Amino acid sequence: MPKVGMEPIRREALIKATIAEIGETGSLDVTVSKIAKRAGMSSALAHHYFGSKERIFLAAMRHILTVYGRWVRCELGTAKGPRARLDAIIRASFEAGNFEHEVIAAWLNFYVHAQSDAGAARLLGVYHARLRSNLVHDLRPLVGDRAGETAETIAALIDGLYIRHALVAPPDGVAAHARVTRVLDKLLEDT
Amino acid sequence: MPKVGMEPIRREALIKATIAEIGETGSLDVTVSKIAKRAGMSSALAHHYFGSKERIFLAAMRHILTVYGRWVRCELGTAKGPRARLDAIIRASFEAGNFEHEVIAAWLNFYVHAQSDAGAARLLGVYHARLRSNLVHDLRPLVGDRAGETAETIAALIDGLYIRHALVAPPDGVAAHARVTRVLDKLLEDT
Amino acid sequence: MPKVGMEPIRREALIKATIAEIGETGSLDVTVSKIAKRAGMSSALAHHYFGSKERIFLAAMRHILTVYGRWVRCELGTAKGPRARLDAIIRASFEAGNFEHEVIAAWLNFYVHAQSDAGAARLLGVYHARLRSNLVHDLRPLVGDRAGETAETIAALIDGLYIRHALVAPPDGVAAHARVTRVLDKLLEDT
Amino acid sequence: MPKVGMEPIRREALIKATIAEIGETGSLDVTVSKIAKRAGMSSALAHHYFGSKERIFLAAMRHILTVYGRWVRCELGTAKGPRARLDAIIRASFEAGNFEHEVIAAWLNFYVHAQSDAGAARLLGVYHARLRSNLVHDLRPLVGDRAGETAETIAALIDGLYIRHALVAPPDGVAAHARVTRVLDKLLEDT
DNA sequence: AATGAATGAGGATTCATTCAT
DNA sequence: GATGAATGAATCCTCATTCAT
Repeated sequence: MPKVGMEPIRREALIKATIAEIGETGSLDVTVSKIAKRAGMSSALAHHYFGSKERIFLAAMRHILTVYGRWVRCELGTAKGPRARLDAIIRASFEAGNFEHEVIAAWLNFYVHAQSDAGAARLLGVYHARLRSNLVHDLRPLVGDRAGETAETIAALIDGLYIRHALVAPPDGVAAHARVTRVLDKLLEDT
Repeated sequence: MPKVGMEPIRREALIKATIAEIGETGSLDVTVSKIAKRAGMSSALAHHYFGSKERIFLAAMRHILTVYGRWVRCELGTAKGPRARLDAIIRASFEAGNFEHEVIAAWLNFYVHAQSDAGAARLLGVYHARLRSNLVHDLRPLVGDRAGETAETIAALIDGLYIRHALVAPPDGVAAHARVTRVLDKLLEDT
Repeated sequence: MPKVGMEPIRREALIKATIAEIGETGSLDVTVSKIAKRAGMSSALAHHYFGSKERIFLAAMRHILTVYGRWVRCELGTAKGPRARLDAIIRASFEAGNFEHEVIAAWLNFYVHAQSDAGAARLLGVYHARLRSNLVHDLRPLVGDRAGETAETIAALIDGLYIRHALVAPPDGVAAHARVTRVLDKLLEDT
Repeated sequence: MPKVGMEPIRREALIKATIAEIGETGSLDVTVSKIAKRAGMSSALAHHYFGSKERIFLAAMRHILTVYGRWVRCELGTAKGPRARLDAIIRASFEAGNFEHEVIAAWLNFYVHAQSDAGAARLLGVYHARLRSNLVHDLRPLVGDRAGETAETIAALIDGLYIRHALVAPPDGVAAHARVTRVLDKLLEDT
């Protein structure tokens, strides 16, 4: 029973299914058929809406970034003052949802994809730039000129801890957050 | 004219070809045929020596870790005292060879692979444990009990910087090294 | 707002779009969707009007024959006497419109189609019979009993020249016409 | 039981199967799978040897031209003098094998293919040029300067009659040959 | 009248893997 | 030791066609 206005519903279902499927297999070796089946439709329809497997992946990545961005804004909403805001940004990065198996898988594959796919590379660049600019914005009042440099250090530390917790250590957002905070405090001391 | 004692030569050629091929395509979507052709032999022979594609990949990863380990030992060889040794470990991580396109690709794909392949996961665990234990060994004399905690921070920072330099920022081993050193110095101050 | 009396308009649009599309791709590998899009409607509507892809093709071929027939009648309209009428028939075959890229493509595909599609075969038979009977009608007064035989020769020459000019030589209706005329004159000499 | 030196055998089998398959369906809508099955192998092997469907088709066309060329040379072998040689060339064009259903189908599809495929167009050009040059060679002694023009007429007549006999009239190589001869004689009379 | 939604049935192509030689 | 031969099982993608609205 075909309905009207299905497009957004189908697209969303496909994006969710893509992330779930990547999470389950742990790789990008995911077939459009499986994604479509999980989303409750034929693979032909998936192609109809997205045009290609590539585009389905890109949409899924964009979705993950959107969710992440939403979390950052959410955490920032209640934070008062630069130090609290920095804390909020860090907290958003280690929010429990980020350690869902499927989200981890999507991020890692995102990294790999960025090597060969221009669209993915661009998206990843957007994420990096955004994190950096968020950090710089609140570091400036605290460390002045050293804001850029400090932001890069913190950003790298966040990424590194994320990967370690995601892949090897047990995921522990609180511990990760504490560790970044500690370094941040040290770096702020100087001034 | 089949030769005797070709096995190690063939295996090495295949491993090198695998890494080169992964580097070129930027993903694990690499065919055994292409690897074999690059290594100057038939794909059947590649299977003969390694048994399966999985195993070829694993061997390639092991090779990368071996090379990395060799570098660490090399840098450590001339270092005197804990602080100098820590420096050596850090320097080894950002050694120019690690930023070769193909090595980056291999590492990232290594991460992805670790999610679904037990062998790869184990190998990655070995790398992490070794880096940690190396760091701890030389941090203990400097920070005592806080050695473990500090090692994890430094290790994460190394990984995070590596990924950022590998993927987004221009690869700059010297800058990365300086950044880690700076944080390390801060963390050592306390004592 | 669906309109009434759209049927003939839609059908004509589809037929024109079909010919254009065949001309553009140079083959019968033309999708109903593309045809429909070119004709400004959905593929579902195309099916509604024609029932199947086959039938759309047949209609397009019929259209081409109709146009050709119209040209023949048009040229014949002003011709006086058998010799002039023969000339008119020949001229109609090499009329510029016949060398439009899309018409050439349609004709050739028509030939191919006739091998496997009964409807197309019948249509092609009609064309051949009509051309022959037109020629015979005006040859009879000139060559009597040899009219049939002569007609076949002229008809074949027309087809052969058409294909050659359409495919390999540059399309040159005037030259083709002259060549046929020349042969015709020779064949008429005898009497 | 795989053997060595299968390549030429497989290629030939595939070419024959392609022609047969085109003949059976009467169109180029022939699947590689069907061709391969008819040739007694998997479709994967067909791709292994030819690389693509396109290339299989081209090889089949080339084969048809080769066979045709062989016939021409064969007929020319016993012909003495220009007139007899012209006769031989004409006879080769209407040789019974050319009216095999599958050969007809291949030729017609060849024509269609030439519109969109550069390789096919080139091959067709070769055929046309060869026929023309063969004719010119033997017409020169008979009609001098008019050799080119006469050759084109005869060539077109051959093609036209071939198509008509192949598609509509019953295939009758003898009648076709007689008809061309007749026109040829007429055209030679002048001199 | 008109269409977006939906799909089943392929179709070309790729590839890891096996096997006889 | 080494390889060409061979394939089954996918995989992405396309398309004619149907249907509810």
